[in-house]
Amino acid sequence: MAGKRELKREDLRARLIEAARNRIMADGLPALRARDVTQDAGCALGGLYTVFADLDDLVLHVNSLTLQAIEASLALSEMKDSSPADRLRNLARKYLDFAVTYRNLWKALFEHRLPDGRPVPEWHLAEHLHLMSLIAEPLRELQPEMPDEARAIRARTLFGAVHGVISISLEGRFVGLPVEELGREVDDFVKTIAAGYALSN
Amino acid sequence: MAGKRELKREDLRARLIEAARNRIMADGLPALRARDVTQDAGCALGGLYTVFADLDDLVLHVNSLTLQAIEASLALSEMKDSSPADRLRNLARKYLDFAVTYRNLWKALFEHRLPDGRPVPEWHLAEHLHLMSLIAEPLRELQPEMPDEARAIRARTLFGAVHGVISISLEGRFVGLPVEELGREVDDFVKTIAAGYALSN
DNA sequence: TGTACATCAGTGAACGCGCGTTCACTGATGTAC
DNA sequence: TGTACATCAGTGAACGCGCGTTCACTGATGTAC
Repeated sequence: MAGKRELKREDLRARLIEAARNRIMADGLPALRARDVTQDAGCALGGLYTVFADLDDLVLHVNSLTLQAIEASLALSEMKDSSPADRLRNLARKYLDFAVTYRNLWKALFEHRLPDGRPVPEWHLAEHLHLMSLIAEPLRELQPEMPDEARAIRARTLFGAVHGVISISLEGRFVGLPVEELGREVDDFVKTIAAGYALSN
Repeated sequence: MAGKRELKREDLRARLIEAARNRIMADGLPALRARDVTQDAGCALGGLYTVFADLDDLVLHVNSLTLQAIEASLALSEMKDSSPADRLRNLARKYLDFAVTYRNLWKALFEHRLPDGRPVPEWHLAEHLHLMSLIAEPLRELQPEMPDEARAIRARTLFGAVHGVISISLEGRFVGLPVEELGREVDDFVKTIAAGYALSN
């Protein structure tokens, strides 16, 4: 009773997502193969297509988990009692920690491209936006006058900047910094920005 | 006399680079095909492999041209007489303009990955570093006390930040800003940072 | 509870194709005299 | 300047293979009585 079929289906989905996640973690998104994933998940190659539209769909679900994990990391560090500038620094630091620790999952978030005409599904865009809202919150205290829309833009700018600083170091295209130093650099950077924002209002 | 062979060879190289550049400009790096490029360049498929090691090698040379074009853009806008903060803002603005105008060439710079064990060649890394040095220069005036090495890191941080702000908007993964607004956002951003840097010394 | 039939999740061999790279060939350039 | 031979840039058909996706099949789950 109670849909044994549905339970198995759920289970298969979960196993596939988990397997894909592990593969991406270990070898990076570009090395992800349907055959490897299904083998790891203990199902046949075709099984993947009974629970996901295609491989991209599966990747989307891994990325969704990754976003949730990042949000969980950032939310944990909320520190309600600190100053907004400190909280922003903390968010950046946690984001850096996540990127360093789960580098391939983090990279997959930005490497993944859907084939040409296919837009990123609404539900996944919403997850990105939610991440932004975590940043907007300390900004509100820093610049209470600012209209919500402008703050949303500013949050995205700040996220883009911190993300850019981190990824240019972790990419390896440029000479990499030791994580320690990178941490200090990001910290200084956010401190400077936050101070500037606080002044400008 | 004077190496007709060598001249033809040079010509073929140039035609291939130009053809690849145009293809990338039109359709983006991921859509680049050896067949298309050689056809556009007016040579046989195998011809590519007589002047380049492989397709990646060709892409590297297109990217090299792109870096040079960016540097030319930035150098043009030098405005020796302005304040360092204004010059930094100007560099960022010019970088944004380039990214918007030659979006696919600009994206190719960061999308291109060499196969696993293959490092980016020295000469190409040097071009990246040179770009950084253009940013380091106004920073020197802003923080004359800072040791060169720290300034190099700071230049990279600043570049990463500006690049990140721009690419998060142009990526389309997040809701895009109109260029006008993005310009203002970048401008504010660099202004804030520059002011902060100037204070902190 | 048990039996007979229907459904459909899951299988995995086969398909298909895109596409980078190779290689035996040939015709243009270079060299020797 | 001209002829004979050597070289090698350039040709393009063929190779090879990686890999996502399909589909005819089968065995487990669900339904009816």
